[in-house]
Amino acid sequence: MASAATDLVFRPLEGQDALSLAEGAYRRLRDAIVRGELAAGTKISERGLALTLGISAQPVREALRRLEADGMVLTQPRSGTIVAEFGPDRLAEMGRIRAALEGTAAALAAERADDAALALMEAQLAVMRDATAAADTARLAAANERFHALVHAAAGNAFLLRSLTSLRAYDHFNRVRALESTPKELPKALAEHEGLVKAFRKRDPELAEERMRAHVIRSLRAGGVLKKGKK
Amino acid sequence: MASAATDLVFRPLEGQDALSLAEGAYRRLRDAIVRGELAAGTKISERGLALTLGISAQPVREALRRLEADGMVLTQPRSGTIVAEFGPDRLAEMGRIRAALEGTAAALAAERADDAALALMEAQLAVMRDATAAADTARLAAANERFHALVHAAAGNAFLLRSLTSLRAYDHFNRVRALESTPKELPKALAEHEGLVKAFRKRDPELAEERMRAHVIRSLRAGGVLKKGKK
DNA sequence: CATGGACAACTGCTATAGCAGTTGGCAATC
DNA sequence: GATTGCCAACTGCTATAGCAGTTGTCCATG
Repeated sequence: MASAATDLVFRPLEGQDALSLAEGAYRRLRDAIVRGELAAGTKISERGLALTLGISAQPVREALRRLEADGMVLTQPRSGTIVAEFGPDRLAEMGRIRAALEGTAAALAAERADDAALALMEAQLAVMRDATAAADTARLAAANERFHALVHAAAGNAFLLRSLTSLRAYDHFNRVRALESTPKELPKALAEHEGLVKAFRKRDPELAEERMRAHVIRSLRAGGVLKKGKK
Repeated sequence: MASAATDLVFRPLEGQDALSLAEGAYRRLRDAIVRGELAAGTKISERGLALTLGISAQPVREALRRLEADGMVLTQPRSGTIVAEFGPDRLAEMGRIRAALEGTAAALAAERADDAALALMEAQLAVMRDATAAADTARLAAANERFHALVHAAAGNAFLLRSLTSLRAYDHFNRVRALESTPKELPKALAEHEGLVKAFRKRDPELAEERMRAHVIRSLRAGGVLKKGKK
C-alpha cells in the first residue's frame, strides 16, 4: 500500500520553475501542511511521496530534513516520518520565537540599512498607506510581506534570514485573519511600520528592536495566536 | 586534482558512533570550521569530501545543506560550495541572535519546567558552585553546557532546540576565553544562573527571559564578542 | 598581443538500486 | 485464550552512476 499522502493533490508551483526539485518538494509539502491538507500524525514515506510527486526519493528526503528542522515533521530513524501537531500552544511558541528574531533583525537593519534599502522600505510603506486607505487586505498583505523581507535582507545574516523564512510559513495560519479581524488593526499596523522606519533612520537598534518586537506580538494577539493577558 | 579539503586530517568522533553518516559528517565539518582548520573561502566539493571521509556523496551533501542553514558555508548552485567568513561582525550577530533565542527558551522553560527538570538544573548548579570554588574551568564549562541544554529541553520546542544547538557551535570561538578572562567572571555567571532558576521557580517568563538575555549578552561581552558600549 | 570560442574538467543535482534496521501480523506453542 | 517467536513488508539510510550546468584553460583567429 502506498503512503496515506498519496491521495493528496498538490497544487502546482507558481512563479519560477527553475527551482531545484528538492526546493520545490519542500515548498509543496510545507504549504500542504500549513493548509491542513496533511493532518497531524499522517505518516509520510520518502518513496511514497517521491512517487506522488513524480521525482526521485533523494530530493524528497532533503525536503523532509528541512521540514524537520522547521519543526513541521518528526522523523524516527529507520522507522518513519509523521506530520507534527500544531496546537494553539505550538503556534504561540513559534510566534514568540518569531517576535524575538524579527526584533534582532530590526536591530541589525537599523545599524546597516543604507539609503537604497531604506528607500525601498518607504516605497512599500507608500503602497501600504494606499492599501490601508482602500482597505485592500490582499494588497496590504503582499506589501507587508515585502516590507518584512526587506528588513530581513537589510539585516544581512544568512542564519537569521533562513530562520525567519521558515517561521513565516507558520504565519499562514492566521495571516489573513489578523488583517481582517478589526477595522482598527490596519491603521495601527501601518503606524507601527512607519515608526519602525523612523527608528531605522535614527540608527537606533534598541528602539527598532523593541518596536519590531512589540509590532509582531501585537499582530499575533490580533490574530488570536497569543493570548491577551500574556507577554 | 582533489579538493583543497582533502589534505585535512579530521579528528575521529568521540562518544557514540551509532550516528548516521550524515550526522557524523556534519559534526566533523562543523568542528573543523570553527577550529579554523578550514579557512574561510576554502572550496568544498561533495565528491572530494566524500572521498576524504570514506563515505558516499549523499551524506556529505546532507551535511553541507545543514551547514548552509547554519550560515557556515555558501553554496552556489551548480558551481561550488565555500566556507563562509567569520569576522568579528558576524560573530557578534550570531551572539545577539543567540541571546534572543536563549531568552525565548528561558521564557518557555519558566512556564513549563516541571519539578524534575528544575531539580536537574539545580543539580547542575551545585556542580557549578563546586567548580567555581575550585576554579575548575573545564568542569565548569561542561556543567554550563548541560545547564543550558536542560533549559532548551524544558522549553520543549523542536525549532528552538535545533536553532540553539546550531548557534552553540559559534560559541566555540570564545567559550573558554570567556570563562578564563576575568576572575570575577566565574562567580558572576554563577549568580546569574542561580537567579535564572529562581525565576523559573517563580514561574515568571518575562523575568526569566530578561535575565537569560542579559546573562548571554554579558558573557559575550566578557569574551569580547560584543563591544562594551553597544547593546 | 589581445580576443573569442570550443573543449575538457570540474561542480551540484538527481535517479536507481540495495542495505539494514523497525514494525506488525500470523502461526506455533504454552 | 494468551504469549512468544518469526517472517515479510515496510521504513530511513547509503552507495553508485550519470545528468546538466559552470568554469577555466588552451588554441585558433583577428
